[in-house]
Amino acid sequence: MALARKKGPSAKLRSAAFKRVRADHQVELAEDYVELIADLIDERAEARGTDIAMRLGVANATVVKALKRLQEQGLITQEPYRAIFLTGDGWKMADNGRRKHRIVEGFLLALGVNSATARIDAEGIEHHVSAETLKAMARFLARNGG
Amino acid sequence: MALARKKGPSAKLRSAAFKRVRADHQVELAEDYVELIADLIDERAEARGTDIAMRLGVANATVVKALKRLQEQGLITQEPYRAIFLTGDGWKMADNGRRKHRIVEGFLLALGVNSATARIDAEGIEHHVSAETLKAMARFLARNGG
DNA sequence: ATAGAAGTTTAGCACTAGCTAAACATTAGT
DNA sequence: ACTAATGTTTAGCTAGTGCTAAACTTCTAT
Repeated sequence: MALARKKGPSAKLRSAAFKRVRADHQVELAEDYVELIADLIDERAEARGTDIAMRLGVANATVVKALKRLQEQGLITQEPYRAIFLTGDGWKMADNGRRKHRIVEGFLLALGVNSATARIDAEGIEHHVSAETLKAMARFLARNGG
Repeated sequence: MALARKKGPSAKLRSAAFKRVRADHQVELAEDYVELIADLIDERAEARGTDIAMRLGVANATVVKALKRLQEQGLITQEPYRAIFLTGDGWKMADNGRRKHRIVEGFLLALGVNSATARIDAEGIEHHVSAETLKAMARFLARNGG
């Protein structure tokens, strides 16, 4: 190449955004699982593998593997052939996730998006909104009838 | 279990949302790459591996592997040791991605989020907004000074 | 009390996305 | 024209997330 090509002053800033997205993806699955487990416990006092598999739309074996990792991360407790429960950390993550989900979905509804779409999009978006954006959404929601 | 536990009427709808998110993730990487390649071509007439690696914040070898897949998908063309270019489909995807990115980022700014956060969050969110949500964001943007 | 249904786990496969280190090709500068 | 720097590719590793099929437990109903 002829001339020293400049990298652009913001090369690092740009890559930071992508890194953040990759990091988010790692937490995403854990958040989805604990939120779902929390919902199931609230609905029926316990969460079982097949229910999780069904709601997530994945195979049973996939759930087992994921739960093993969640246990290693200290988010859930489980014993063989028994229901799954959340640890303190698990509840913290679940509640935080559900709060985010509620705000994002409500926000999309307030924006005028129809409810089926709002639910689907919220599921994808919730893991990528920073605290600041969430606050902005909540503010908007408070003003525009949430 | 004692009584037939009901699955809940919306089990399928719920799992559909998660399936959608997983599907989005598969396209996400492709979109990020072609968008970035398009930006590089616009800026400096050609896109090279190291530039992509730097901006994405990943290793060179990772880029090589990803580009191979993109080529198989018919999104880019490349020859060994040469720069990378987009196919017609590649441009289509890149332009669509950049358009989404612009709307989402602009929307977050209009919402009152600061610019650094808006950029980072937009990067994560852009792949998860449906056409309908995007339209709603564009509408909001048009009204609230975009 | 026991057979069959339902649920759970294990084993083994495939693919994606990341990494480092080493080999190879191209380009620039003397 | 050659050497050194730069850029690119290959090889081989790790870990995550998905699958199916088979084995094993637990629960329910006769």
